[in-house]
Amino acid sequence: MKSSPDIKSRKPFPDRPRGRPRSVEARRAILKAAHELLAEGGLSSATIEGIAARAAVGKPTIYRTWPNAHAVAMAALMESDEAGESVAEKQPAPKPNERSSSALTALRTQLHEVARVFSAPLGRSVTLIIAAAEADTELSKAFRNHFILARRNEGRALLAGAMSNGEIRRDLDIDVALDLIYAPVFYRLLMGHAPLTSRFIDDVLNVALQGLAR
Amino acid sequence: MKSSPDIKSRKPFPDRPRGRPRSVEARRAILKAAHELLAEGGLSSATIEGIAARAAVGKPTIYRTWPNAHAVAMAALMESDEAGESVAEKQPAPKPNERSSSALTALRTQLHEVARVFSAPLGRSVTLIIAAAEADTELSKAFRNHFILARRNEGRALLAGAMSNGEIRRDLDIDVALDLIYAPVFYRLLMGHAPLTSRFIDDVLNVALQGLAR
Amino acid sequence: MKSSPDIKSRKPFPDRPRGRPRSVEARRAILKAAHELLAEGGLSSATIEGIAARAAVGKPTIYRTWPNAHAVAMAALMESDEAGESVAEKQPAPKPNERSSSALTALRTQLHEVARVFSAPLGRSVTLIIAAAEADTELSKAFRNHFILARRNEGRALLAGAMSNGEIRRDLDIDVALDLIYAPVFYRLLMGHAPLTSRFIDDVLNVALQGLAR
Amino acid sequence: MKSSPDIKSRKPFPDRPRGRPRSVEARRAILKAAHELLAEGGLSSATIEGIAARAAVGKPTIYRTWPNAHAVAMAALMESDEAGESVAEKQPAPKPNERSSSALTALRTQLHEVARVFSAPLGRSVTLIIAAAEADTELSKAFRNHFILARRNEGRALLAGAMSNGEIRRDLDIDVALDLIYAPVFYRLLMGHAPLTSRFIDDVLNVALQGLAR
DNA sequence: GGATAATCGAGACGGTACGTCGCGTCTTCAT
DNA sequence: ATGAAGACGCGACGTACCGTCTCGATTATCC
Repeated sequence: MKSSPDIKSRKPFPDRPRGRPRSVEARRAILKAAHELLAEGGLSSATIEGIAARAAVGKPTIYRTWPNAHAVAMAALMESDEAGESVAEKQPAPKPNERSSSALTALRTQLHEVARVFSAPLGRSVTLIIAAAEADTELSKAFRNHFILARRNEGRALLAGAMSNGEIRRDLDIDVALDLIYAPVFYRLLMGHAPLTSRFIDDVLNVALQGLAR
Repeated sequence: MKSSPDIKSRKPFPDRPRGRPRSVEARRAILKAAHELLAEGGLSSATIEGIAARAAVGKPTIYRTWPNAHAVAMAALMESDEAGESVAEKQPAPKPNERSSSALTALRTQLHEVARVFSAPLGRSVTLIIAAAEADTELSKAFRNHFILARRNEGRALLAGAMSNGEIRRDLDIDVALDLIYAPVFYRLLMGHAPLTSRFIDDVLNVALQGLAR
Repeated sequence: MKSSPDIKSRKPFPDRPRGRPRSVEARRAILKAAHELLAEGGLSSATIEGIAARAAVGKPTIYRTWPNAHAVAMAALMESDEAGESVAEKQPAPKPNERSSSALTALRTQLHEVARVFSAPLGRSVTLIIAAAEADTELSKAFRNHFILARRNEGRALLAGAMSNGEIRRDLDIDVALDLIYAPVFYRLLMGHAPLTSRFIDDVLNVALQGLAR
Repeated sequence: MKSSPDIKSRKPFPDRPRGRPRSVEARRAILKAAHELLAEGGLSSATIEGIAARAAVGKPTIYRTWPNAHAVAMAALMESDEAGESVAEKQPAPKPNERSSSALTALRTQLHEVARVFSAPLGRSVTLIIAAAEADTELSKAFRNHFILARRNEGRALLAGAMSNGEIRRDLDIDVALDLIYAPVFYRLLMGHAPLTSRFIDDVLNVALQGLAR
């Protein structure tokens, strides 16, 4: 009921903003447009002007929420990822604790999956955005967390499982181990000095597991 | 026939370019200006307009040689690297075959050096350019060769030395091993999910040598 | 001296392209190219660059003879006019002294002819060049003489004839009379406020004559 | 009330342009700058780049309103003419119907004025622009109307007055008569074959009148 | 219910940089 | 020593986006 203003005005946090609320439709249209442009023409096609035009939205509506086109692209990629039609959709569940040696198998599967996803056009955009993002913005960190750390954490769990069932050494620094495993994929992706084949991924894992020394 | 064509056809440079040759001074000024701008403001400061202004050169003179600002930046970085005031200057010679265990030591030294160089502002520009370079242009390949493969080849020699003196296994695929070692450096540099410390580099090498498994 | 110029200069026909008498050919090619470009795209298409390309001639070769594209255009129009395929080709001879009243008839005929010629694309270029020519260059004057004064002189002769046979007043200032007659044609051509019809020319002459006649 | 759409649909300007209206200040600054440049260096000095710089305005702001520098020059000359500091400022009112013979006197005065105005630098720019204007653009026509037809219409009124008070013949085609009178001024201005003196104008009128008068 | 306020779309604003064209001058090679 | 070829510094062109700023209109909450 409207007639009890004292209660409403005294409410501690909800603090509804005055004025007209931002349009969810507009937001959705913007992110959809950005996602499409990223998919069609890559990072450089996702301009504010182009997004606004395709979303039938004013430019200030975009700037009200995001500081620049980069940020919109990040938001679009993260949102679409959550929505399911994904850059890096969840694989059918790793199940690390099935039986002996299954942790490493799962890790191998996940690594192939990561390579597949980030080789795709949208995946390339993701890595480029992360690489080019200079400042340690909140959004930058969130974006990195979403696409890089999330997979690292899956890997971390798998490695922990592999530790506990004796598949790998117990004295490992897991962060170092994770970088050792994931880095070659992105290295080849970004530097492009050699193709990122399925065979290469297997080889990397094998060599990493056995070690170079003898 | 106006003259004896056999003589003409025997000239050593059959299609020497006609007309006024391109000015070496202009080229030098352009690359110098580009290099300075890269060092001062990073990749985004190296615009054609800015380079032309600083080099006291017309824009068409730049476009006559390079197709875009990216290419000029590549040329500038490569040229300056050769000139000595380098993004990645040669270390005082590795000498891999001195004595036992020295190959791996040299590799470790080189890896630290690579990390140092590519952490610097100009080094970051180099990796960003490589990552963002879309097509497999000739210039792109040359640039990658210059900055990535050159160091890989040094590493390749060191690894071969380590193989021959028994420091590492002889059944290794050296390309895989090289990626395993160099990738984590660039991975941290480009993804920025964790700092690229000296300690980390040592750890990576150690773990890689020993292997994850036990 | 490498050769005996007296021999070369004494040869009757300049046929052989042995030495270097290319200059005449080049000149012809330049003027031809300029004329074609003028005819195809008007004054603004006749650029030095375009002329040089079409004539397969170096730009300095053009600048050696003419100071700018305007001058080349003038030369091309004058030359072609002399050559016969003319902007303002000679009509089959006026013959002002045939019989009584024929002087004015001839004047009328010539005026129609002038209007026809200067209405054509190349004629428009001629008037535009004259109008836009700022300085009183020698070439400018020559050009004006060729295209404007030549016709004025024809008209002057006709008017003098008309004077002597009593068709017009004897106390006229012929220069004023000539301007009175020719001006309306160019006025309509250049200002374009009304069409330049055959009827209009007759009307102008009639009205003008009402005062000139006696 | 805002919510009654019938009232809204009855609004007098149904398709008022949306978005931010164009800045009148910017427009004024642009036209002022163009006018100054025209006065200082003639037609060729009025470049888009120069105008934008002097007006402290972005180039796209100019292109949003005018298609090229020519059009800006036209607008500037017309606007300034209306503003008073004029290329062809209004003389103190002709008053054609005062007394006998005054219509022709007024015409003579106006013709001198026209010659004076179009001999001045800005006046030359005006005629050059009209002569060079290729297409029958709306702006071209408006420009011609403003500078040529306006004066013709003054002259038309004067001639009509001269007709009605018997100074000139009543069976004249006024348009032909007007061209006969104004054309010599512009003819000499544009062709430059002879100087445009005050004496010449009087002579032209006298000779022309010998026929017009009755 | 009326005022207030933040939103919406649209699009113009001052700018920066783009990549191109033509200018008039120069430099080099082959005749 | 001339001629073609073409690079040079320069200046202007017209376009694409940037991020900001009005506009009128819309949609909420608050008084």
